[in-house]
Amino acid sequence: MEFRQLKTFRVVADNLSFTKAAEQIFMAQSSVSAQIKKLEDELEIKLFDRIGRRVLLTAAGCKLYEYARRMEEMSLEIHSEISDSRYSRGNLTIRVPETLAFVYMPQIVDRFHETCSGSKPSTSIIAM
Amino acid sequence: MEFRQLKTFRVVADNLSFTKAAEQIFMAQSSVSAQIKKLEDELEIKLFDRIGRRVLLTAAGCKLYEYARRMEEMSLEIHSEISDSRYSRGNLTIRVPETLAFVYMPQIVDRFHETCSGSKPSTSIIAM
DNA sequence: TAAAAATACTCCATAGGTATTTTAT
DNA sequence: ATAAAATACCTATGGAGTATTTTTA
Repeated sequence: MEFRQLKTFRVVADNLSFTKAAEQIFMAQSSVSAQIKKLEDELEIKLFDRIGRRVLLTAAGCKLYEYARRMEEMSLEIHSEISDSRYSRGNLTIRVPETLAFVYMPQIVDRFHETCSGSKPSTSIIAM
Repeated sequence: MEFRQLKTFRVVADNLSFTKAAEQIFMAQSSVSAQIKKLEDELEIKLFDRIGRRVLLTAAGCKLYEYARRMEEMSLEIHSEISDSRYSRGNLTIRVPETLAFVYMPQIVDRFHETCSGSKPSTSIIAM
């Protein structure tokens, strides 16, 4: 199961149409069919009922739809959070006497990194 | 960004080692490097500091780690929820006089499907 | 007969592997 | 000298497209 497939699935579900979904995400209709098929094969359950030319979500499909939405949201969240300026790199210049640096810097770097779970490293204050 | 990459990332983060991660998930070390590189390229930010032969999470990496965990959990949840017996298909046999079926069945099927947002379709009661 | 999904097939992008190089201990 | 990550290069899988068939409304 990959993001790509979940997105395709979500679009098909929104349109209740493989063809329209294909147009929206600029793919061939057959490729959309293939992706949905792969998902269904992996989850071992039908996601859509193809009744004649009508497409309807199955119960499993409905459930998956909720997850697909949440996943997409998280994906966006990641992209915006991560590229947030807080995490965008800058430069940190440290000047220390060479002998001290040799002995203490490795530990200092370690401590600095340890702080990274839960707080902004760029504002951490480290005391030895 | 794909699930596969996030998982690889998570394992590297858990081990703070590309080599160990590669062993754990049965991949070549170079492939692990490549996946991480792709992630870093896409997010346009370094996820690990490679200081000598030490690997440490950057601030961005720490943030992503949380998301990666949640994503994996959701992925598992999907697999178990979806393959849950409630959604596993069974057989439903309906016998109706042919004339009635022709006229009403399509609508009945529609109503049945409409119920799928929020409740168990298999226990829905549909009255016309 | 028209419109939509499935299928058969082809092709190419890329994920992953092997081998090697680089780098730091 | 060793251990780990990066890099170069190659191969093969599978994802996406085109064309066609099937189906039903």
